[in-house]
Amino acid sequence: MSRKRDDDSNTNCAVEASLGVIGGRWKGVVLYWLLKGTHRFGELRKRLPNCSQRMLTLQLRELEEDGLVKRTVYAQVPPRVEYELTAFGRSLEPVLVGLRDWGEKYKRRLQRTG
Amino acid sequence: MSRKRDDDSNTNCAVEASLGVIGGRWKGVVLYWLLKGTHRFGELRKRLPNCSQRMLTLQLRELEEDGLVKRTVYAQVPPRVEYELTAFGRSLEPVLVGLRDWGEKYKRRLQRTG
DNA sequence: GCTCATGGTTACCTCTTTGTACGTACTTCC
DNA sequence: GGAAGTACGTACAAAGAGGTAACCATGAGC
Repeated sequence: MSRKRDDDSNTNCAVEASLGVIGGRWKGVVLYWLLKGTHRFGELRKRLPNCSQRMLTLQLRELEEDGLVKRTVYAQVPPRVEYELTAFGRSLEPVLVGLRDWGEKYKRRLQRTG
Repeated sequence: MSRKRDDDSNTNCAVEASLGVIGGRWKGVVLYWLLKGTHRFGELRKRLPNCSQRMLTLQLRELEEDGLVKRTVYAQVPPRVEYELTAFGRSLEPVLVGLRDWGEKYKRRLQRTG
């Protein structure tokens, strides 16, 4: 999605506003895993093998900016950084579940129709 | 969203699969209006003043390919083309409503926090 | 004093997406 | 005969997204 993140036109339509927040290339999956609990950076990397380190960092930063994710840095060496959903982030759960369920339907449909 | 439309990695995660379908720059809004009923091409253009004609065409074509939208051409001059949701497209309604409602929440939050 | 692990950052380059601008077909209206 | 209306298509350029690879800091263990 080439959707400039501070574009006014996003916020005109509430659907677009939501998609602007969760529509990033890897955000859906990240949120999906964070719904299941707190994860360290490295753990998320293992969950998203196709996502480069740079992209994961960027997506997490944006989610943090949007108030969906809380980032906690522990003063240790080697560093330890944990990511978890905020209350606001958890309010996305029904939406994500809806997206997941519909996605399953879509995938089944793809298989039928080739 | 730079999300290649026939990328396998989309279909691994059902959430990503959904976002791959509705995540296009204007698809959310288009679907939102089509939920309210059949629209001609020109009518949709008026609903999406920030979307160029070319983009609207492209987004509608992709939605058609994905089986969400039905395109009907009437053999008239000047041409008349109508777009409406398929049954499968209408099955997205609860998801879109969820996205819209969450989007409203997000927008209110933005106003509060500046 | 060298290496490893963790969670980054940065520069550079490529590919995709989107925008702008213009062309098209056909008919009706003036 | 020239403009307007409708729903496109196409070419070119700009912007944005994403990948790769290299670098950084630091303390523990050898």
